[in-house]
Amino acid sequence: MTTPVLRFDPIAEAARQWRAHGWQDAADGMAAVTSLMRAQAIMLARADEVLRPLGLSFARYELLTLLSFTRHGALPMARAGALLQVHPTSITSAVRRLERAGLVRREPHPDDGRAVLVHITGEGRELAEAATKELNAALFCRPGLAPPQLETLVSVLRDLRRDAGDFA
Amino acid sequence: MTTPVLRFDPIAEAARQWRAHGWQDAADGMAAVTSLMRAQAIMLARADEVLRPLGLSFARYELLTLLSFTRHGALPMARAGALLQVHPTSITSAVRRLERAGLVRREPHPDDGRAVLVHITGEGRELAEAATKELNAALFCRPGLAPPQLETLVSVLRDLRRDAGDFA
DNA sequence: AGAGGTTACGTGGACGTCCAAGTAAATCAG
DNA sequence: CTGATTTACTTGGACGTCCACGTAACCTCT
Repeated sequence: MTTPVLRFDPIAEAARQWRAHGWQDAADGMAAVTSLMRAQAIMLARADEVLRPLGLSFARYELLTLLSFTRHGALPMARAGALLQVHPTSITSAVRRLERAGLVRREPHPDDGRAVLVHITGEGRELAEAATKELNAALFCRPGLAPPQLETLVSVLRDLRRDAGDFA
Repeated sequence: MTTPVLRFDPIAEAARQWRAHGWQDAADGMAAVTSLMRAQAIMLARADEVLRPLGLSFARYELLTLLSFTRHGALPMARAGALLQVHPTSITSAVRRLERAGLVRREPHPDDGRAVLVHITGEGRELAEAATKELNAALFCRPGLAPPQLETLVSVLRDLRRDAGDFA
């Protein structure tokens, strides 16, 4: 099941093909986009591997942790979607699973009949804390890059996200 | 449907929370992993937007283009999975949809009764070429980063992929 | 106060990804 | 040569993501 190790960088090979076809001005962009896809898959797999024994996925972990950081441990679903930058239906899906596991509760919004407040439970708080501890130790403290490269990566991706309109 | 623009960087805010909780040594790694997730989502959405009118997704585009670069326009499914660094069942899924669209054909491997050769059709070649032209113009030639930053990104992610064991 | 537009959610569906399990063919060991 | 192991693929299922559509509540403007 595990993909065997290649003897060459497949993305560098793709960039070579791009240049050989006369697409020099697109080769670096193609390599950047493809590299982002693969790097994300690597990190997501590592995070999910850490979280699986806890019964969490990275997506649900993010939502749970976001809730734990709020003043009252609750957010309207639309607000959670905006902060996590995902489609509202992804929040619906995550909340349904978190609720089934007893980690969050849905409550009507006191001031807005349309909105639903997602409220983290005590059990949810405990699990979020444990999950963060494990993720910090296994992934975030050793992401496979030296500190200067790490800062460069975060900085470049911040520019990219800003340019894409994620934030002002 | 479109997520509203935030007035602040949600990932920088998350990093601030990390530091406030005493997880300084994990804050940058958290920011890097989360940034990768979001940057990939941005690029995937852009690519899929370009490809949707052509009836393709980025995953199927990648497979189709890979086939078009091979000597005989064909690859065993396992080889395609190794080169694209995805699970074999993802290839099965992509091939099924590409085959239904008449863009590839399955053929028995002449030397190995277990293997299936995926062969790109003439129609598949034409669509791959058209799709590359559009992706180059709309995305790969203007990925939203200046050239030096682009090269830096590709370089850092190459280190990350190598460290993760993607290639020797 | 009422009509029209906007916002917040839910449902159903498509897609890509992975895992688990099963089948068939190739390869290896004795 | 035979049995065990490995490899290649398929199927079924879970999950996260998005889109299209529908419903209900809020808001604005007249």
